[in-house]
Amino acid sequence: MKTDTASELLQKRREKVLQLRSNQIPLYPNDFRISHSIEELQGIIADDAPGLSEDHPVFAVAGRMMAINRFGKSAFIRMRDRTGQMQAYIRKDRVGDESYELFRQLDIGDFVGVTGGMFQTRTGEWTLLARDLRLLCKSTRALPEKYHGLKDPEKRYRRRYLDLLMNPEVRDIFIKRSQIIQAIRSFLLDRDFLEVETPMMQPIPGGAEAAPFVTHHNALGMDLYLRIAPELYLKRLVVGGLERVFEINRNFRNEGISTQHNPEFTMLEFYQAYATHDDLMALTEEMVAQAAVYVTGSSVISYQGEKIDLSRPWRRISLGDALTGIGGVAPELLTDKQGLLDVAARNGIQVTKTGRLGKVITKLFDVLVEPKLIQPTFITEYPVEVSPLSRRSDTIPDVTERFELFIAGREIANGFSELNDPEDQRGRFLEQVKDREAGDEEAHLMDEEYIEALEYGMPPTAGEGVGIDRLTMLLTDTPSIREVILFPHMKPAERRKG
RNA sequence: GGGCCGUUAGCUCAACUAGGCAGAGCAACUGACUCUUAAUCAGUAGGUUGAAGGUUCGAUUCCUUCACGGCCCA
Repeated sequence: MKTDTASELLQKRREKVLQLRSNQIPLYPNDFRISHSIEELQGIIADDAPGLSEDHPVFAVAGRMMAINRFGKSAFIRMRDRTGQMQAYIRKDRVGDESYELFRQLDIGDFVGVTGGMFQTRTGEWTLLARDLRLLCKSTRALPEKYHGLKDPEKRYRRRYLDLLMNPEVRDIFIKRSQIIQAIRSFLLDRDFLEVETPMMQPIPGGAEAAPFVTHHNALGMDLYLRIAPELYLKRLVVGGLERVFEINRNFRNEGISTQHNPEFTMLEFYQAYATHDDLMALTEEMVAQAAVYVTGSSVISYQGEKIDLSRPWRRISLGDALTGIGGVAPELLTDKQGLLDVAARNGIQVTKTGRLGKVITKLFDVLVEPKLIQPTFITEYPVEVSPLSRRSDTIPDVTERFELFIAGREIANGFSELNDPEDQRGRFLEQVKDREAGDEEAHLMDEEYIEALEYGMPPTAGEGVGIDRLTMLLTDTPSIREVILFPHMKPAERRKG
């Protein structure tokens, strides 16, 4: 519990603020203009060191003070901006008594603007020699410790700004996350895909099997659902002639939180007319490998101690073969629901009440096979009853032209040739509605307007969703989804005094 | 939902199988110091040990409940 005495540190800083204010020192000015970022200045040093002196040219640099080494009448400060770090040397005889007196009252964490020339210290480090120093923003709380930083995961997530400030590797992860998205975006734009945005609030949540979050529109007097997937809207766009579309945006699923699940997460979904699921597998191989090379420099990556080779081609196995070959299920059981239920029971796997054969198969797969798929693997031939939006296989009518991609024991992507036969789609929805009535709360809802769109005609199309958070985990070698989401979901902290 | 672990100064951690005045480093404050870079030296201050209850002469320590978090499982 923070008491008045415990916040002595805070109190000291508040006193400083009062002191500075009473001396007419602006605490939050915005009129300082920088001449260079730290990185730019370091570039100048690298290119033209002989042209630099204590007096010429004069640079103006701004940043947060991350360290101060004081020596009575002089001090070294370490400044940081978004581009890097450098040190400046503040001498009383250079900046004058008044500025030095101000500087004496500053703290680690304050933002300063330093103007001056460059010199080299005894050890050869190029240092900004302050001719003038200004306070740009007063920090009234102490930063975490300089050496050990901020480690407590709860504090890191709740105060991510401190995490980013103190832990450079965290900053790197989020820079890489941005680069991964950028790589994917340019990959798709290069292939003539159009980036679009579709509703996050939907009257009928569709496109995935998941429980939605409910919200309410006051003026319309109706409930709406945060989307669990954009799929049905993106396919309406394909009907509308936008033959190649993609969206990178948030989905919301009302389920548990774990190292693999956050209630809101980011998905890439894309649709390509006149393509099949085979085409998308090839595209995915290329897209993921390219993103990997872009952020890690190689298509062979290391994930939690495992070496993973993302170079093409990737292994492709049917769901049935995976279950028998990798999962160790006897082949004759694949069509024997009771036999599979027995296997499930033996492995302590709970199967949903409705328990259609396909559900049992995929559930067994999740437990017996998925964790073993370390190298990139496409699993194909998913049963129709667990793939209500996928096109049936022409050769095997019980399965669909669908694949899921697994890397490092996790599902990364899910794609299929789209079901564009409105009659078949209606039938599939009706089956889902039956499942829902039988107690499966994640089963799809009937969406008449979507079927109507299909009735106008959707060209043969293939579509895919890629989990951006999981892909980022893979490419940044992080074990928890919380490490790749800036503000992962947390229960509200007990608010303490102070 | 279940199991295990954690929560002590602003931050990082001690205080042990034994229940006995709650400590250190960094940060802060005072002083010295014009080439430091985890600066150094001397000194000072900082705590309702996550919350509530219980056992006990005495609880950071043992017990119960709760909150939050982490890992694993469902």
